[in-house]
Amino acid sequence: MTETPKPTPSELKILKFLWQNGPSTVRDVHEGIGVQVGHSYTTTLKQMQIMRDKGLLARDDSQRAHVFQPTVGEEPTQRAMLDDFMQRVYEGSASQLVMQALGISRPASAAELEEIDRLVQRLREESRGGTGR
Amino acid sequence: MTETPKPTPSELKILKFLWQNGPSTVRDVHEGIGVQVGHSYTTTLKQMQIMRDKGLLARDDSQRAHVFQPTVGEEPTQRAMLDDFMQRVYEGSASQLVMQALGISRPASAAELEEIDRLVQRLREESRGGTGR
DNA sequence: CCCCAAATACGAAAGAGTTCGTCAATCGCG
DNA sequence: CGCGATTGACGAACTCTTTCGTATTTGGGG
Repeated sequence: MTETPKPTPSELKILKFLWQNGPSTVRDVHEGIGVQVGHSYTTTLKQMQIMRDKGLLARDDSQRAHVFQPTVGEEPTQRAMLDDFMQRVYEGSASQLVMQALGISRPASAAELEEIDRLVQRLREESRGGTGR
Repeated sequence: MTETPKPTPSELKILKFLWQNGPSTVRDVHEGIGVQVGHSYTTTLKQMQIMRDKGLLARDDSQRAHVFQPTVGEEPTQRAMLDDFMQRVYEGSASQLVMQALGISRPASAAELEEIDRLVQRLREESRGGTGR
């Protein structure tokens, strides 16, 4: 009964839009992300119908233009995808993934590094004394 | 001209075997990873032929049983996959990915956390003074 | 030398994901 | 009321991935 949705790349784009903009019509989503990549309206529509079939989206059809929203939260979805990715690529080793992620590009600002630092310190505290949950 | 191979899941399994075991025959790979998932020999063979067509593997056919090896290193491949994943799921934010990875499961041992800590400290030093490479 | 087992080549089929065209329903404006 | 534009339903085509069956080649033991 594990609810672990693993959206495809284009499904993820739509989910991201809905997470950010709240319940939206197909038109909204299409204008938001479909137009600039040159998709036709029906492409976006079909995609969202499929996602509804899969249970990724819920639909309110009380209006002529149906309103869609995700049935899954952003964070659980990211976690599930990350978990799968970590398993496939890093044999499940979070630390190896983290090390490589921190070496990549230059996105981590001072504030972000500080935040990461706090988290690491907290985890080290826990690992020192605690049972590890 | 960016060489960024993005292997599929089953391609990655084969690459992992070859990275770990060095140049191998189809038989080797099949015994190593194909058998226990119930694949037939030709499945492994075909997969490796395709990977060679894609340029992921090189082949030495001086022996009757051809010997394959990866044309790509493990780390660059992981980096490329991680970069893509980070882009798709976290809008390119390494710190967000790291935060979530550290929150996942309980894989980070004290030693690993310490190693991460050292890296974070080093990055903070650099970010304090440097241009960020 | 001949045959069998091992190996490779090749085509095909099934499944998933993505994109689009056509058709039907419906709402609102003139 | 009727027509045009908007919307939704649906099927189909195309690509990519994965899996396998069959055919062909080849090397070594009897």
